[in-house]
Amino acid sequence: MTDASRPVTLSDVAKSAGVSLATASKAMNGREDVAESTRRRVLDAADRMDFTPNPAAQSLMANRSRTVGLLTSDLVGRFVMPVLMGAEDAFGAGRVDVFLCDARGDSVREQHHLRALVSRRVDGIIVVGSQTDSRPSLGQKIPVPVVYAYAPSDDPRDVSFTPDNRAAGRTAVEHLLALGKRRIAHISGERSYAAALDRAAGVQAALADAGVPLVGEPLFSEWSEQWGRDAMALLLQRHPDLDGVVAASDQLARGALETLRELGRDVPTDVAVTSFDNWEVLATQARPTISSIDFNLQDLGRAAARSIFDTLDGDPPAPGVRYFPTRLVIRGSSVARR
Amino acid sequence: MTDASRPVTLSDVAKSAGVSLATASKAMNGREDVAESTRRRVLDAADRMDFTPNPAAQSLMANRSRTVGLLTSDLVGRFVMPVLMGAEDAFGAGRVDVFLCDARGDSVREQHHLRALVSRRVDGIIVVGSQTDSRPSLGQKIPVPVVYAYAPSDDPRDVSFTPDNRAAGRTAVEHLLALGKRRIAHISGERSYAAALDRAAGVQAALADAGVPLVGEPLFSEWSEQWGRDAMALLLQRHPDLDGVVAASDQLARGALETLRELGRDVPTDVAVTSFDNWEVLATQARPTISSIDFNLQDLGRAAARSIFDTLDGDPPAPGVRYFPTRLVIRGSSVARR
DNA sequence: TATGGTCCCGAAAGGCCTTTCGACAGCACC
DNA sequence: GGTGCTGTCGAAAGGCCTTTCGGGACCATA
Repeated sequence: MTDASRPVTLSDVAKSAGVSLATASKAMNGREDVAESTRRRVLDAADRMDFTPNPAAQSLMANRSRTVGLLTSDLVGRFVMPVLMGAEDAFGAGRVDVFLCDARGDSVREQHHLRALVSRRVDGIIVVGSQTDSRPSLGQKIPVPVVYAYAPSDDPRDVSFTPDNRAAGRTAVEHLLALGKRRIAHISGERSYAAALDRAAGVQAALADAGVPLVGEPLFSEWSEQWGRDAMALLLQRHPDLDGVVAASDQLARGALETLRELGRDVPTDVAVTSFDNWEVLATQARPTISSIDFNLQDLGRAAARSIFDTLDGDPPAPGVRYFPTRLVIRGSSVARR
Repeated sequence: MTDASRPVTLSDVAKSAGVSLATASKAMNGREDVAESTRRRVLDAADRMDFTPNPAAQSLMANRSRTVGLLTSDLVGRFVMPVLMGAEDAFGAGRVDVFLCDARGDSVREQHHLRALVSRRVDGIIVVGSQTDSRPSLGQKIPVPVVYAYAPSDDPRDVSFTPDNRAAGRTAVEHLLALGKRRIAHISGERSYAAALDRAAGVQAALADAGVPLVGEPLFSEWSEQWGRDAMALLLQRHPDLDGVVAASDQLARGALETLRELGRDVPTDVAVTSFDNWEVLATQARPTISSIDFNLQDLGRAAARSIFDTLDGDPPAPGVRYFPTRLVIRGSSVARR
């Protein structure tokens, strides 16, 4: 780490190694026409002096900033952090750095950040929504590749990565069926959310395939624990014989579990429960712990980042929405604790 | 927004406005010696062509990148997101952008990111820990200002901002006392955490000041809902007459509330509860909702960012740990619901 | 008309790196 | 000893912006 002095420049290194600026550059960048002994001398000098090339100068040359913008409206970081980690992985930490901008759900602020990122000459932009509903496209006139993660763009010309909520719904049901449950109900959140509808569709499709009817109708209302509690109470009253519940979020599941507990139903023996999100602070602290479907957001972030790279390398992915596989994490609510 | 063509350079603008490169630059930057009519012409042209200066070239000149690094180990984003927002506010969104790097609790990765940020020539670095324990300093040899947020540095020569856990503990108790509670107990997490000790110290100090004894000893164990449940059960068994509980985190409070409910104690009438973190997904979904102490992390982030600016402007803050005021958010657990 | 002063403008340098291209040394071969 | 090749190196330009500084136009004054 350099101490507070002037930052070391390549010409300092060259001088110290007794070669010309050009040779030093070639030595540093592994170009061919430099003798091995010379290269060693230069690299040693660079190392000794803690030289790192000034990225501003490099950008100026290469017309690439090795920088990516992450534009989000996810205030709590629930979705954006895993995506960020995936992106870091894809780029190889340190080779590309990520500007994180939080639009706070305000489209004016979003435009503002967008302009700033473009001015910055980022090499690409990943837009991370806070729900899986499709969101307005940023348009086609942005001079760098843009990819949408979690919330897909509403313009089919854009590239989007989003969790496969339908398949996730199937998975949840199939898991319950495999446990021998046949009286399965579905508690969901706001009907206006794509996530709610897609998960419900997956649930119903899987049940239909198995020839097992859904118990009652899917119950939509809001994404809260309170609704989870109330919905569960309602279900038990109408269908005392149910033995499985798919809750559309961990919050709903927590509420449902509370009601089940209060009404004396054992989970998972009497009623098994699965849900979505795998939000650890909720799923692993409940009684029992909650089986939940994880959206592999880190993988999703990695894929999004990679697609930006591919586009830059002239190999753009086909436009459209890519539905990303999910993964069931089994916990106490759907398997007997030992 | 420029379409995919070559990015517009200042000389393009100058040509279009019929002035020299230098004049265009001066017009853009509000320098004095350019006629008002000329300036207007240049600005119009720049606007029309969607010109934004290439930051690489600017950095090269100014030796400032208008870029800050946020180095964190907070995987879930619970703390880093508010700090990021505060920093964006302090810098004025768009004028300075933030590189977010996640070290994932790995000190090797942290060093790696640190080197990358320094190579990037960021103007400053904000280090965000995931707990309020002091953390190893990054050292004094970093060529840009460094400030520690949430987790203070263990080196008193560094500048740190951390929540005032002690004062927060006092606040929690004083609130309960103001409600008329006199039999107050304290449930905490891992004793090895500074947050646990500081909050407990504040709790005890406030009680001592009021001449009210703490009920039992503070109960330390782990930061989980399960411990919250167990600790509450233990307390009620030993001290059936208690009427107030300070839980050291929202997770603990949730557990405590569950036990209280199961044992038929009304909250807040029989027993009032307060806690720390104000993690909305926990605090606002519990039965009843939880009064909790918010750490004003956004303000804290703003202060941290500003201190970097001040340092750059030659006005560095005094080194040491700054304890940041907190704020009680009152909810159902400590006030009768209407 | 010459002189001095004001305004504005533009040529050029500087910041740091990469790349091209030409130069030069050394060697082998005829 | 000349010719041509290979292998190594360095001068210089280019990328984009800002700043310095000198010069030109214009006006007013003597």
